[in-house]
Amino acid sequence: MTGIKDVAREVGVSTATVSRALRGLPRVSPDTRERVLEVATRMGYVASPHAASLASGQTHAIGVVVPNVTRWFFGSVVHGAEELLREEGYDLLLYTVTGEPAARQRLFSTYLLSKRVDAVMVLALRPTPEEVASLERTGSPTVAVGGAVPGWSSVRIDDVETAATAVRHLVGLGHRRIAHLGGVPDPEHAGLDFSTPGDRLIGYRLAMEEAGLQIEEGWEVTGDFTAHGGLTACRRLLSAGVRPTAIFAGSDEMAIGASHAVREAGLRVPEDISIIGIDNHELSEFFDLSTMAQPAPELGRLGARRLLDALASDDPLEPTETIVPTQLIVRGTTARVG
Amino acid sequence: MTGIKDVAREVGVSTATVSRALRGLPRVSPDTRERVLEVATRMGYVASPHAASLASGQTHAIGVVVPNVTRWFFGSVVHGAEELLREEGYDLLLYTVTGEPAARQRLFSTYLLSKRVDAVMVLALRPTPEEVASLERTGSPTVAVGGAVPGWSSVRIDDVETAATAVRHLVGLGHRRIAHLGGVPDPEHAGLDFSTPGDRLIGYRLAMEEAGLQIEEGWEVTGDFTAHGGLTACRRLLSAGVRPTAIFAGSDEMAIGASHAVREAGLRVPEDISIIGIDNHELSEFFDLSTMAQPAPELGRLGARRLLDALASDDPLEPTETIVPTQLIVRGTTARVG
DNA sequence: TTGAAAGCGGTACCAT
DNA sequence: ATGGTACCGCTTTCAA
Repeated sequence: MTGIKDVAREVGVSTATVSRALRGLPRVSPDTRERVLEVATRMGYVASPHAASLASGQTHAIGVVVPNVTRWFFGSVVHGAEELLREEGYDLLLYTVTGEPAARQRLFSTYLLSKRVDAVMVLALRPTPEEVASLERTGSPTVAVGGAVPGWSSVRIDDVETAATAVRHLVGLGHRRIAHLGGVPDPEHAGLDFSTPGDRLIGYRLAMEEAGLQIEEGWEVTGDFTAHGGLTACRRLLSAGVRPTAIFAGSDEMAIGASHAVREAGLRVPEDISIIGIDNHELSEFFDLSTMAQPAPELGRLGARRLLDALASDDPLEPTETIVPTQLIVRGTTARVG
Repeated sequence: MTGIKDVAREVGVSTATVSRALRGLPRVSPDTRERVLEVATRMGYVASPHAASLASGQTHAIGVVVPNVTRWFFGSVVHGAEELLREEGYDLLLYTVTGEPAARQRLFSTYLLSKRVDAVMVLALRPTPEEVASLERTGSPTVAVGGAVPGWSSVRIDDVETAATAVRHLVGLGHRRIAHLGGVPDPEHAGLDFSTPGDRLIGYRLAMEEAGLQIEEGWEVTGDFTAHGGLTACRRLLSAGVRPTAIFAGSDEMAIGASHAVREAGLRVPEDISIIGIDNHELSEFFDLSTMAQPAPELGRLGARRLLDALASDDPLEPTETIVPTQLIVRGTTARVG
């Protein structure tokens, strides 16, 4: 590898000048800069990011903490974030973290806090107060995408309102027996999701109450936001109590699983049961699924932008909440009640 | 941040000893090691990865180059790789690269070649000979996952055989007019995919010939391996020439798009047209899609394992080909020809 | 505008 | 088994 010394020697200047020239800093004569650039390019010189980090204290890397990139929302957010970060010359370090306490502990204490990254983006994971505190101590900017963390900046949709809008759509179609598949609080998953499931549940209850509708026993079922979770949750829903005529699922993946369960039970969608989700998953249109669309890649970009802004600023920015609008997309899984 | 000096001072030994003790190297008395560990833990000391990289020449990071994490296969591979890498204490740097030459150029020259990562995993991207050569010069181990790169180790399925098996399944159901949606060579995407689309096409032709079947004009249609690509490709397929009774799609996402196009044309799946894909995408079972299953996360793990093995070895390993078996999964989109 | 040199925080060699 | 100490490659004062 050619190092900065090689370039300096070749041009006949000091390493300090090469460094300044290459990074576009002032106090370099146009002529010198040009020569340095030319030689550096010719020699294929690329600064060692590690050496630069060590000396400058900046890593030019962002850590993204995500439960699972295979879920549509997370993958899409990561995609959007990566796009912007790459444009800006930042690396994206991906940290998958499940609920497992040991792995999680290691992530926060060992990885995020060891000057490995300049800033941290967290998806669907509620850091504990201690984790928040220790991150704060390092001074790394943080942002939560797709949910909220007290005291942090966040980029997300209005989950309560989005959920309520979905339910109102069903109400508008004449449905009065509406169930919800989502993230009803579950001790097992404590800490592994943040505000999102709870807020969507609140939106559901809000819209139901507002319409004067009763939520029957067993109508709030926990899925895990996956298609399989939606499938089993919906089976439970159908096998007990008062059967709903419509289902509002907290994610499209759950909605897709649910529609499978409905058909499996010998019922039709939407004639017997209407279904609506949230996301506008890339495959939803092929399921003809009605949904509340959210622009996941855009959320990722906005989150990344926020972090870069914070890094560019001298003093810590106030936490901001960026709420991105959603849109009702009516397709074939919701219909006027039979 | 507490540094190694702080720990050394506190324990009353040299930084060299602290370094050895913490990394489990020999030549440290059990007693000393224990004291160092205790103090380091108490002080919350974590070695700076950048300083360590600079001194040791090892980054403990792997670069993963992928076209798009939102596609099921890529996301799943990344997930599997990340899991293994994390267990082994390696970071995963995600590089999304489209076909855009400038971005691509920058990726290879600036990022992968600047001692930023110890090894490189590439998905669905055929590096040019120059890129291969320059990577080789850095001595970084490389692996291709989900396809092949001449001279590299690879972890993948047998694409030709898998495609042929899918087609044979259709033939076994009595189909004689079988079309293919896939990656027929397209100058526009030159370089953005590697062996996979071509091999699946070969497998299709192989099985057709073996069964003595004719491939009609217009039966080999280019999709881009996405659902939308499959949709438009299938529309083209249905609107011209001899209509097939079965379609073999090179990915489940294309198959899903295709089935939409079929229904849109007023035809039924599988009564009028049978459809089979490759992947066993997480949502395929909900589409009741017949497919050839491939274990994407496992491919990611194996690829990562391969890289770690190469890093652990003293001399460059010979390129290896790890072929993982696939499995025919018959669901509801394939049926005996009408 | 430019250069010299002191770090940044570890690792690894060579003594002891 | 342990310590001293040159690096690793770049950034950043401070002087010139």
